[in-house]
Amino acid sequence: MKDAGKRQRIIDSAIAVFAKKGFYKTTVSEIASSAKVADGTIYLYFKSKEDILITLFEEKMSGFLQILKTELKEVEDCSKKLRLFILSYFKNIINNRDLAEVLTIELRQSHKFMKDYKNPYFHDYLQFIEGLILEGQKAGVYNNQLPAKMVARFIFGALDEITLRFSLQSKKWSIDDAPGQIFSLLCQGLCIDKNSA
Amino acid sequence: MKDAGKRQRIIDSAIAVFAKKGFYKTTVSEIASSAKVADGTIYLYFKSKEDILITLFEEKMSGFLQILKTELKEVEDCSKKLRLFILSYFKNIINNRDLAEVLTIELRQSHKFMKDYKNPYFHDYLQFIEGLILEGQKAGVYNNQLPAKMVARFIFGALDEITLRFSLQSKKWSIDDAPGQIFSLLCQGLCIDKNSA
DNA sequence: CTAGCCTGAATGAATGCTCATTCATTTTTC
DNA sequence: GAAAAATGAATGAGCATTCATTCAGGCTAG
Repeated sequence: MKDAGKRQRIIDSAIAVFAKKGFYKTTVSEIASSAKVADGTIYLYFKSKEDILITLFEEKMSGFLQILKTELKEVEDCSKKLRLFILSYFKNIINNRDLAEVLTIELRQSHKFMKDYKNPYFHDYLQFIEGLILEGQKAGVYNNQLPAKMVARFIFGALDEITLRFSLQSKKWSIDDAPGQIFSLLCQGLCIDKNSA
Repeated sequence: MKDAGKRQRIIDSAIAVFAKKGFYKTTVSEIASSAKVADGTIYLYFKSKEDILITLFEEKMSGFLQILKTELKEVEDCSKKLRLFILSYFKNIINNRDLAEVLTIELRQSHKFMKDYKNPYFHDYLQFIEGLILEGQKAGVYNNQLPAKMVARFIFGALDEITLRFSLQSKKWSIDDAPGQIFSLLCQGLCIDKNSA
C-alpha cells in the first residue's frame, strides 16, 4: 500500500525547494533527495513535476481558505471581520513562508505554464474577500461606490506584496504593527482629513 | 556596425514572447524568429537568454520611472501627485500590457533565477512611491503613523495586482473609473464613516 | 510452523528529448 | 576585397521520465 506519509513528505519537500529555487530551476531529483525518496518514487505518487505543483495548490489553498472561514465564522461585525482576516492572513503567511512564496509566485504564471488549469481555489479565495466587502457595503458601513471585485483584488494585491516581501526587507516596520496599520490604511485611508483629497 | 533597430526588435519580441509563454517556456529560437533574425544573431547583441531579460528590466523600468518623474514634476499638491501617479501608472500599464506582465511576473522570481541580480531599478521605483508618501506626511496631509515604506509596498502591490489582471477579468469594473476609485480608496479608505472602524 | 511464492512498493541507472549556445560559412557593407 | 555582421545547422549539457531489477512482508500449502 502506498504511504500517505511519504506522499506528504514529497509535497513538503517540493514546497521548500520550489520556494528556494523556483519551479523551473528545481529538479525532480532535488525534491526526491530532500524527501529521502528515490527519483522514481515521485512518479508513484504524482504524474509529473507539474502535477506536484498543482496538487500542492489545491490542497494548500483549500486548506488555507478553510482555516480563514472557520476563524471568521463567529464574528458578526464586518469591520471586525476584515481586521481579523488581515490578522489571520498575516499569521498564516508568516508561519508558512515557503508555501506563501510558492503559491503567490508560481500562481502568477500558472495560467501560462499549465495549459487550461484555472486555479479554482484562488478564485474561491478572491470571492471570499469579495464577500467580506459586499457584506460591509450592504450593512452601509463600506462605501458602495467602490466595486467589491476591485476592492478584493486591491486587498489581495496589497497583502500579498507586503507579506511576501516581509522577511526580505530591512525591517523598517514591525510584524506586530503591520496588520493593524494595514487595517487602518484600508478602512480610513491615507489622508488625515477625509475632505482634503 | 551593429544595428540598434535590430537590437530593439529583439527586445520587443522577447517582451511579447515572454509575456505569452513565460521566461522558461520561451525558446531563444522563438524570440529570434519573432524578431526576424537568426538564432545566432541574438548572441551578437546579448550574452544569453537571461541577459535579454536583465537588459529588458533595466531599460524599461528606468524608462518608466523617467516618464513618471517627468509627468509629476510640475505638480505641487501631494494628493494631486498621488492621483496623477495612479493615472499615469494605469495608462502606461494598459498601453504596455506585455511589458507589465514580464516586469511584474518575472520580477517576482528574479532573485531566484538570476543569482545575485538585485533589481536596482525596481528599488528606485519603490523609493519613488515612498517619496510621494513621505512628502504628504511632512505636509501634514497623510497620516504619519503609517510607515511610508509599508504604504509604498501596499500601493505597489495593489496597483500591480489590479492592472495585471485587468484584461483577464470579466470586466465588472471599468478601466476609466478604476484609477479614480483606487485613489479614493487609498486616500479616504473603505469606510464611509472614519470613526466606524 | 515454515519454506516457498507472490505482490507491489521502491529504487536509481539509463534513456532520449529539448533547447541554449557555438562556430564554420555566407552575406553585406564600406 | 577586407572586415563586420548575420546565418542556421551542429553540438552537447541538463534533466524529466521510464523501466528492469530489488526487496519486504504477507499468504498458502504441506
